Amino acid sequence: MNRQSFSNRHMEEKWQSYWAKSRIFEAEIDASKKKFFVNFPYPYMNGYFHLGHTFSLMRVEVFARYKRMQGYNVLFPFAFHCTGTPIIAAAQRIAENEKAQIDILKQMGITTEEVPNFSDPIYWTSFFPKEAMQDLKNLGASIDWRRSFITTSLNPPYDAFIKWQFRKLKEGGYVIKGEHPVVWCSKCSSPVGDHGRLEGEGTTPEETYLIKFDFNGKVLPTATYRPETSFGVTNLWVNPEAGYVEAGVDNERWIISEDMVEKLRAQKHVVEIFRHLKGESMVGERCTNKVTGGQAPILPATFVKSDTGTGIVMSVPSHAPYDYAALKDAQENPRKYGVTSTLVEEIEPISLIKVPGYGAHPAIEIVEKMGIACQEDPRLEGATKEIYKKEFHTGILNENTGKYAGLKVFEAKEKIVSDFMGENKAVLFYELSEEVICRCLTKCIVKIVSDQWFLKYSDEEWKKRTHEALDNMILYPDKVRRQFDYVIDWLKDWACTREFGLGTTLPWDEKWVIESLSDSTVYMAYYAISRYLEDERYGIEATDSFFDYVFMGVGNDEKVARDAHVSVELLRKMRAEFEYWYPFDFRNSGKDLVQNHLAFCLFNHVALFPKAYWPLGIGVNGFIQIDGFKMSKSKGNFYTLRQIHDTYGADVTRLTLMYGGEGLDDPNWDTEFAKSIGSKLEQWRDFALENYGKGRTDIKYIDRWFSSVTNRAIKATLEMMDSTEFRTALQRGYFDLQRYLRWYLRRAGQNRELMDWFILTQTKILAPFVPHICEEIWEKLGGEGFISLAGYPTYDEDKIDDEIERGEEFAKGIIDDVKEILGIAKIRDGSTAYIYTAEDWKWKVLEIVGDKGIGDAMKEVMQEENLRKRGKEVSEFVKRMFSDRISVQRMNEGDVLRDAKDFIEGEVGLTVKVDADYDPQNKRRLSIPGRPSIYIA
RNA sequence: GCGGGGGUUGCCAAGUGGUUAAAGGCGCAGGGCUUAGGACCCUGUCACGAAGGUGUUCGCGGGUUCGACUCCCGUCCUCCGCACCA
Repeated sequence: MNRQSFSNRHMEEKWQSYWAKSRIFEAEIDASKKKFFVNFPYPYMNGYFHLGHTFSLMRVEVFARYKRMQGYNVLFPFAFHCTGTPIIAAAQRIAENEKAQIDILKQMGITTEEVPNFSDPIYWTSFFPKEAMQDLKNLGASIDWRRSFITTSLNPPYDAFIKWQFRKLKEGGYVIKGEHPVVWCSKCSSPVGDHGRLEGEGTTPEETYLIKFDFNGKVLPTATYRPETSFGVTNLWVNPEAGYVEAGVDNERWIISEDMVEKLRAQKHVVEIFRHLKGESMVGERCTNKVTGGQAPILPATFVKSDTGTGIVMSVPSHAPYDYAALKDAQENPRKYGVTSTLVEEIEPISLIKVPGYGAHPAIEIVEKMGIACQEDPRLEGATKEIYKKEFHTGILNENTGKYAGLKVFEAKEKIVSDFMGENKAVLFYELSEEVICRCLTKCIVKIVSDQWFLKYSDEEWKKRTHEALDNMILYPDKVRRQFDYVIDWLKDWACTREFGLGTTLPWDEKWVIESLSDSTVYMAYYAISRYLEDERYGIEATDSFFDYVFMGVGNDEKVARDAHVSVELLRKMRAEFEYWYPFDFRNSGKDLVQNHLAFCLFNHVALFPKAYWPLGIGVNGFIQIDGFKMSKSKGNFYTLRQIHDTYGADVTRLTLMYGGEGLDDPNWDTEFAKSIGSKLEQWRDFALENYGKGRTDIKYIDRWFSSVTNRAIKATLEMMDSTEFRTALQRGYFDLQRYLRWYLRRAGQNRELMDWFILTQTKILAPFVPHICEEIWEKLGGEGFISLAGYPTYDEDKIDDEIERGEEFAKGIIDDVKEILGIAKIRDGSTAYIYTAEDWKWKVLEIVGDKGIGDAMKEVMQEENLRKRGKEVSEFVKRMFSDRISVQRMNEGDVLRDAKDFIEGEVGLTVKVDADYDPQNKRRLSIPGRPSIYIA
């Protein structure tokens, strides 16, 4: 039922094909016009274009159409992102016949027969771009499709461009080599981000320390987040059931859990296994705490997990609830835990941190207080967190910590760590605080990726210049500026290469693939020339010197042209195109991209281009909601552009989105609005066609009013369009205008010239939002060419007339008042409304009072001879002025009412008499400026 | 926890010291037009009402002010981000 009618669809397709045929969105250099270059972050091609994309895109689209109508030469290109792992991983899952992945495709409308095609990642990169392009064409987007492309090595010219970009970055010192810890799946041999996880979202590698205990010349390493507590170790824990190994680690001999071997190797340790042993074989032995020199027995504990840390845990019962609970278990029931009672009896908790609100042994206190009975109690987790937090933030180290005594824990930690590491008592080790499971079901570990390449976003000088770029930009809305500034400061080095995935290989180290957020930072420049590079007929060989010439203006054009197999003319033309279009004027995305893509975009422009080519404007918006709820696949309210378009058609989809919201708030797709707005547009079309060229020629009062409010609305609309506040623009330029029109018609206004102007104005204002139906109107009205290229409305300040608008408001208020009186007083048989406007002297008082205080005002008023005569009446009026805060601008109320008399009479169904002498209830007395008194009889 | 947005009358939302019971849209109700209407037009939509009035509202609690949705303090809730990922 809500499905758009066939004729509408037909109409929209008609205009889309006219636009395509006339190539009006294919932007070419035109020196006579100012350019305006808008763009949109290319979407990732693992699915259809969805409604969230569409909202962000529509902001670009509406802005593009608006600027085009204002006479700018607008470039709006579009491309498709294929870099990274999701496509390749999904294709692999299809190849493996994974049901979940097949279902995802089927839900998108892919048929069973087509599914096998998707086992090839390359198929994705041709299928989805094609689909997205069609969807956007169906939406009526004013895109120059000649410039489209896909990313990755599948597209050699783009591949060459990215290689060029990275060589430039390297030359500039922006790419550095280093290492860093990542969450790693050894089966996939790749880092596993949140998207690729079944479990453990948000978990990142955390720094822990392996504290080394001496065990007869061998090392027993224990992992801890709290190296400072090694001063309070009473014993070690091992899991008697677990498997351990004795192994050569770097140049020492360690005993560690079997699981630890792989983890150590992943963190750049050399590990050679000598023998395997059970945990129980160590139980009862003693080792030496290298920090304190004290002895620590090795005790068994079931809470020790062999796949966490080293499988050996140092016990600090005074400050670690787990340790105390386990110690208590062992002491109370030594046989059960396989230890001799003499071994455990002698163990005394050692306090080393003073914490406000606790005694010497916080862990003991909390365990007892919570009534935790044994080491298997799940509440130990919470108790541990609580104690850790308290001790870290408020704890002070005891005298038994030697030179660290008296320091706060958080102050001492760094010192302790560096001292211990320097004295070979501890080693840094990354661990995951929670289990992370890769989508392939493998448990992830931390790997230190070495040989890794980074974009050096930590560079202070680079940050400074990026701030400078930001300072010179227009942000839509400006509110995001703080967030941008924050992000620029916060960004650290970004690992810009991957071992796996689609993309461009790092030119000087081909085993690496450039990571997907790093190959998408300055490609907007590539749009300037993509149509030549992407077209094989030109046969251009995209060398570095070619890009240097086009983007940097360096090199000898004849030599460059020869090397690139291109004519000098075309080469110069490409350079000219870049110089003409760049920098871009507006790029828009969702607010989630501020902290990565958009910030990277700024950084990289700053690194590669002179100031003149730094971005001019960036827009950011919230996330689409569907009838007030977040759009998500799991909620079942996830919509692709295609689904929405099929239901509502292009114009309704566009208008509903743009009326859904603006600024940083989440815009809302209002289904009820979408259902109702189509017929309103058709109504406008019918009205326009029916009324254009009709009407009287004389100018009446109400015509001047109509002209005034319309000009005022145009002015407001222009401001809103300029700041991309499209929702408010529609409010002013469409809904307000329609209200004015209704009132005008009700007031029997129908001046031909004015009405024609209004019809064109309204249609043009709507055109960026609903271009199809506006083209239709434009054509039928005999407009020249396309409305898409027609001039945007302008306003005439001289036509804006405050007084006339106030007068109309005044008259309208009178109608409302009369109606209200009729209703409340239940007057059925009234025939005449007597309206008494305020007498002159009241206006005079108003004038004299101005903005004076009540005392001065009274004094001054009474100095007037005429007023003093009225004494009491005047003083009462003055008092009332203050109590009711009366302030009205002068207006000839009588004239206004007399002019609108017929209308008012029609509206209220009474004869109207203005300022008649007849005043049986002495109502005139009550009139005040702006508020005539009324008597109905 | 840190940084940044928000919390307004059924819903979406405008409003940053007084002309605000608070724009507009949607929804809802009544009336008109009409064979009919989910199309269109008008009216109403916090409560009450005695001639155009009065009362109570803008997450919650305080404060400043003649006066606060609007300024200050506190508090609760919510959205986005906190990375190696699109």
